[in-house]
Amino acid sequence: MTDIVLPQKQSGTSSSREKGLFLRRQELRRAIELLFFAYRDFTYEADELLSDLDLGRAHHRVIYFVGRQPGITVSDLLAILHITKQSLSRVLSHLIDENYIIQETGPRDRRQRLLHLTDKGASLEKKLTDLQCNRFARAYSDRGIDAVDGFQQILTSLLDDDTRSHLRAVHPDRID
Amino acid sequence: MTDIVLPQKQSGTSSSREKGLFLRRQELRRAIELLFFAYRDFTYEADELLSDLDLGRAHHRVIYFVGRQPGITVSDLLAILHITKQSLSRVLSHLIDENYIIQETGPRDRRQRLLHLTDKGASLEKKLTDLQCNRFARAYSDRGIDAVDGFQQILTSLLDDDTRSHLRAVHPDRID
DNA sequence: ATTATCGGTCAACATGACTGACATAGTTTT
DNA sequence: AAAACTATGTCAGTCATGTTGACCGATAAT
Repeated sequence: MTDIVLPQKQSGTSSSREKGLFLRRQELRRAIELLFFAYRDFTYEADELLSDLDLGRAHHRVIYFVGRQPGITVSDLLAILHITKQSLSRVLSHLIDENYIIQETGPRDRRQRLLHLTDKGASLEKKLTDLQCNRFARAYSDRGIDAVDGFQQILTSLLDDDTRSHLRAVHPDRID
Repeated sequence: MTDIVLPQKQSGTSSSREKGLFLRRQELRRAIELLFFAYRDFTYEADELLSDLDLGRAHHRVIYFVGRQPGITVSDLLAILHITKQSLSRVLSHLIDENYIIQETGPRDRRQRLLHLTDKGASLEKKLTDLQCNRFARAYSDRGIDAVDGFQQILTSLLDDDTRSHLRAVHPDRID
């Protein structure tokens, strides 16, 4: 599909002509816009479902990551979400009050509160994740595995180093 | 690099074995997380610069799209941002008060207010866009043009149909 | 002349972020 | 055992950014 020579990591080796193929200002602005619109459209369906239940995107994130890693501690959740404990507390307390999440005391360190989804929480998590998985499944199968690979590579390169380390740790089957 | 048969649009034709290669739940959750973290890290640097100037991400969006399309109308901006005119008004008024943006009356339709960046606005827009372009330029040159192509294909497939139409219109050089 | 559109404004409200100070329980260090 | 540190929670106040609903003036379209 594309048969031009690829610039390699040493940017000095690629001619300005090669660079122009995908490093021009216009092409980079296209990337910015694509990411903005894709993120907006991607979250829209889930946001709608959440607002029916008087929940917001912040609740979604908590439910998602607790479902992703049952027994996660509050500290670990804070590190993932990059928000303050006061912000998390409001959302988390509400989810506990409404019986989406339960806490249990850490068996080794009794200060910790290990978080788990209830059946109600797991059911909602599944609905929300299904919506987003379906969108990706459509995109992935429309475009094929080479596109998927490129997509994951570029997004991985956009990450901060510490985020990349975190993701490598929680997706051990993947290289990158 | 990848030599398996790709599942095509008709999902019935791909075996569960093929699907397992990139449509498994775990792989799709990886996509969700990658998008979440990439968006978060991608916006971080610009957010920092903005907060030094007592501006927020909403101001950034307005400045970006006015810089992208000088003379854009308020209506068009509303359609792009998917927010209410009251929300836009607060942000836009502030940007006009602080001399980042000027309005001029539409020459054909005098009801319209055509928006332009001032020198001050253009200077800020350049700084912000440079930050984000640099991040993409690094990712793009690290991973090469095939990855870029895949990245753009998948993001394009994630969009709602009307967003895709809009992007096609404003990036006429691109196929997709 | 009527109606519709573009843009702006006032008021009230919700969400989800922030800072700073402080509290309580439990763990670790000295 | 005492002191220091850590995990978590809470109170109080603030800010940014979104929402709804009502209404207005200027202008354009019918």
